[in-house]
Amino acid sequence: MKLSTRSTYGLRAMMAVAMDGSSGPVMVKEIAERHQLPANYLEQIMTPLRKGGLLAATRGAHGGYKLARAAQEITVREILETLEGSLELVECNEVACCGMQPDLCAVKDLLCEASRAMVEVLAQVTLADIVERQREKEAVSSALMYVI
Amino acid sequence: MKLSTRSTYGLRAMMAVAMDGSSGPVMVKEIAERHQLPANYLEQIMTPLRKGGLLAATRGAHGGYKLARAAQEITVREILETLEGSLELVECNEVACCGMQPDLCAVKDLLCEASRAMVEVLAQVTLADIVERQREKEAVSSALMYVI
DNA sequence: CAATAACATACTAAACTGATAGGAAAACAT
DNA sequence: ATGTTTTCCTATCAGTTTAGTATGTTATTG
Repeated sequence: MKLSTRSTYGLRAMMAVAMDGSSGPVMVKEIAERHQLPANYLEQIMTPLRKGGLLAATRGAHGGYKLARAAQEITVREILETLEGSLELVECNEVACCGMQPDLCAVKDLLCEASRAMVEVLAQVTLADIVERQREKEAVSSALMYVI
Repeated sequence: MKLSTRSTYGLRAMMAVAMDGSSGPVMVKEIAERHQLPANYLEQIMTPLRKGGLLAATRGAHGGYKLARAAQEITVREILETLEGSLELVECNEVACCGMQPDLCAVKDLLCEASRAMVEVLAQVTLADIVERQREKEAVSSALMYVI
């Protein structure tokens, strides 16, 4: 059930674009270097994010990626679903289940309920929220460093 | 993020043992036939359930599986974690994260929160609950069949 | 026109998934 | 005792996914 590196790298990349994007587009190379990720692989991950309408790219010299929408308008759920597909444990929308007789459906209902609880948490947090939380963490961390 | 067939088969098997186990141990062959599952494959799935302390087996003629504990004492969480490993999206217990600097940790915290919301739902439902819900569903279903 | 950076595609090793197959060991019946 | 039954154990396999490398193409800037 662990999230793939694809998803975690993609999430990191979205955060990086959101945090560093104020001074023009952010290059894949930058993100890769700063976060110690394989640049070519990261490029492949950017593609679905772009095609999914989360990132906008400009090519050529001084090009790079920026957010396609405001960070407040992008939820973590959206990012993960773009990279991972549905986050649900079973096909919750399917009417039929286990052929004709609804054998497993009590289980299926539960699994749907469980995954929806998870998705709900992810849907309520935007990229802007995450960036803010991260900045707070970093502020606290460097304050502690100073004390020590 | 879909659950593997391994887990759903295993869950079905646990339900089958719980429902049919009153009249002695339940054979893999029975479960496989009734639920249209590959018997050999299902056998492999029984092993971790037995070793995980959820099922008890008796070999030989008229052997089979029974629950190692009362159905009220077995949660769906336990069953799934036995089959699937941890259900969390990331290693929530790890202190370190992304090397020295806590880069992704705001994200990690969120992912932990989300997976815990899911696990919490699964932890609050026992095999006995599922069996009861299933019986209700089947009762309603056959009542409807009768009307039609 | 040259440099730059996204874009696209092909390839690969390793792991995982969902099985199938066959035999060994234990319990039971005759 | 012997044969049947059923769990138990191991090997094998085809297909898919994951994570990554490598390389070349296209668009933009200077």
